[in-house]
Amino acid sequence: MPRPSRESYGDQKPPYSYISLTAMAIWSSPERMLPLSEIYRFITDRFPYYRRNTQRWQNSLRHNLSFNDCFVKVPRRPDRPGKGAYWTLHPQAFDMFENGSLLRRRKRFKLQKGEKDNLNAELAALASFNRAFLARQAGAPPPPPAMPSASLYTPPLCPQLSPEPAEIPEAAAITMFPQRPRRAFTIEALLEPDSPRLSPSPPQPQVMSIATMPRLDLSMPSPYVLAAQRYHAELLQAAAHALRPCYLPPPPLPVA
DNA sequence: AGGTGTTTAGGTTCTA
DNA sequence: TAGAACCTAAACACCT
Repeated sequence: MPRPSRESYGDQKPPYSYISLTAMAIWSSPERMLPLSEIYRFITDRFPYYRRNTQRWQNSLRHNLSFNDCFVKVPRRPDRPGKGAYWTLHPQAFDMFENGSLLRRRKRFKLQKGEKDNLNAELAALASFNRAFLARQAGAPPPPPAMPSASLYTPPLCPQLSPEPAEIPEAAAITMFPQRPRRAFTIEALLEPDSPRLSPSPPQPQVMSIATMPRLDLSMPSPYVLAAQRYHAELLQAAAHALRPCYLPPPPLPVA
């Protein structure tokens, strides 16, 4: 079976929904998070069809990002300002596609009210912390209510951007999501090791292909955990320089 | 100003 | 055939 190439669909509309295309883009990135502009770029790079009528499909795509609980907006890390947030896939959304096929979902991914509220609260606390961090760096006192409580001071999830763009997999190769353990999508939960049997190894950018896409090596820590840990370490380092002698967060969590 | 994000609304296509 | 999933359009607010 010949492997479909990048231009397989030519100017024809690919059979993937916007949710699938967005999931592909996010999944193709090393950190499993992308800003909107990078999601656009992934799609237009890969599918010539989407080089036209950009306003139309980009509007639809943004609608899907906001509307579907399977996509989670993660605030930018404070030292990497820019437009828009990062978007990632909710971990529990990995199995929403039938047999891993991206062609059609088996069911809409919907968070329960409580889950959604918790997630929103944590992300809001993260955004507040980022704002406070920026304010402090700019020399202005941070607004007290914006500072997260000690219990909320957990490493944010913003990605460590790789200087090079993510290696983009062949679109047609992304037909399966790896199996992932279900876990709560809280910052704390994401910082927990994936499993006690893990033997941490350095993160490798995932190059997806038919051969490599179906499963992740679960002996690797989750990309979310790695990103959060790296970010946490960097933030503490920055805080030691920029925030002294003012606010310093509680002792760091161990960084793998 | 332009990009990003949210929401609403109405239509089409697919599946059980 | 009904309901779910999906697509499109549009209006609006916010942010850089």
